[in-house]
Amino acid sequence: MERWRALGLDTSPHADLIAQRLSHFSELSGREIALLESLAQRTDESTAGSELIREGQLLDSPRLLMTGWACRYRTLPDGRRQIFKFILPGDLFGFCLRPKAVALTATIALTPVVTADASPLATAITRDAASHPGLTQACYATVGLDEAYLLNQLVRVGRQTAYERTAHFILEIRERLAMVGLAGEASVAIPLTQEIMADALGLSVVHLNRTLQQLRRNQLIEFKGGMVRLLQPQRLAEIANFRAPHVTEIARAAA
Amino acid sequence: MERWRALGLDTSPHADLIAQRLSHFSELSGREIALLESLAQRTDESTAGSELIREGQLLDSPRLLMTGWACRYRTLPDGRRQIFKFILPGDLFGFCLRPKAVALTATIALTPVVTADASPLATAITRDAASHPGLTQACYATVGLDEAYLLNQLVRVGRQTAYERTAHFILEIRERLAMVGLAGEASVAIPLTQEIMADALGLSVVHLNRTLQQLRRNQLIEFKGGMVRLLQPQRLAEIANFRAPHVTEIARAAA
DNA sequence: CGGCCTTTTGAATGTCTTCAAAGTGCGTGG
DNA sequence: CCACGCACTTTGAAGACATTCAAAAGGCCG
Repeated sequence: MERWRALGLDTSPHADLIAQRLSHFSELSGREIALLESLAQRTDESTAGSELIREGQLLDSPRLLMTGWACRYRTLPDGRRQIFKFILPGDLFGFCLRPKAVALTATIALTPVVTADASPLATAITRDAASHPGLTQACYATVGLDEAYLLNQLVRVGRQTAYERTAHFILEIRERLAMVGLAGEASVAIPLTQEIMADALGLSVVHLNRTLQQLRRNQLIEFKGGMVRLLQPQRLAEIANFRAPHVTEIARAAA
Repeated sequence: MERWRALGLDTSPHADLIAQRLSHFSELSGREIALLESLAQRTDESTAGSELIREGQLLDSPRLLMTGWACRYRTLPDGRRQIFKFILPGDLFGFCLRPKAVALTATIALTPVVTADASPLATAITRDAASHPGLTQACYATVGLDEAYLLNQLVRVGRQTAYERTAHFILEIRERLAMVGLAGEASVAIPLTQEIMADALGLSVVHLNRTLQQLRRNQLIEFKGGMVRLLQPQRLAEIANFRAPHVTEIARAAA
């Protein structure tokens, strides 16, 4: 299982990922940042494949993913699987603004993960929003952005070709990881098997494999051992009709 | 444009649709029901095709659809369109629990529609939730259910065949309309062109047409002039892997 | 070295799309 | 009242796209 380290995954927890991410949405006070960093004190480790949230479970213990990747998915009785969303380091999950909500999907770890209890954050913004204006705003923005990514996913799967989909997916992951400093302008580490990616993109493994090869042949990406290098990010974005979700707009509107 | 009446659409606004719908999620007091019914006093009419919400617009005026159908969608630069969600009579739209949220998609009327201002409802549950416990709970449940439908949509489009998708779609619409008394056990009025349905299901019009014919040939549905009759609902549900979203579970958990 | 998981390849098949055109139903204008 | 126009549905045929099955190749660990 040492695969994961080789894939460019830094397995040491960084307490500041979420602060870094939320800072994109709103100005955070020192006390707010301290609160976020204090979450790192109560962490848990889970192995790859372990179930983090069961479908139907009461969402009463929000968590923060510190390290590794997880996903939300559903399977059909015959085994076909659709992955809805990848959960990346610095992401909240099982985090719902509505009280007493129920998990609509299962969540599993795709790599070994370290998660932290995020209830202090949830408490801060639900019980005492007034004294945590930045956190409150940023959490709202995060939830909105999650929705936006889900809609992107639907457009990809519903209306784009395998070639476009794959390009779009890579760009989106790069963008999301870049927000927490885990991806550069033109490279990302994606620690997923092609089977998992295929389940997210609504493709068969074989076809995804051929699509990736096509992207390589066309000098758009390099893909070796989980590291993706974007050779022509601009061109890739055109092919995929990739438009960065208007984070700034969301943030500005919330301001 | 008299198409719409012929399609089984009752164009007379029913003030009680939303009360009927929300009652499925939570017990509503007389005062709460009165509030819902009072929304019908401030209505607007829009023609088919008119834009109800612009993408990027600030979501500061939630509305209730009283009559007709609308949808949320996005188009790619080359014209391909993905419909995310159909908005049915008794549905809220532009309704977001987060303050100062921005519309992530456009919303247009697919038929002539009558909409009502739902801000009194929004105000009631945000400013004075304590004295409207039933409404508050029911609105939360509604938002959760919307999420569930979006996930269903993703599974359909990502992992089901055209045949399964179409069956699943019909069942879901029937179920949703049945909640407001606009569909029977085995029949629904669906006032959509095949092009619109195709855009929701991620199919070409031609293929959707053939898929519908296949469902007819197999004695699963009748489909004439917008009226769908389910000849073997049980069989259809098996084919589609249709499972009613656990509304009761959501409601019970929220209780 | 051997086993297991993942990636890659080939070939056949099936699903779905595209293009083009014909058919149908309905409202409008002659 | 009929004819026409328009939007929607249906049909056919060809081809592109994607899946399936089977097997080989590669990489990593024990």
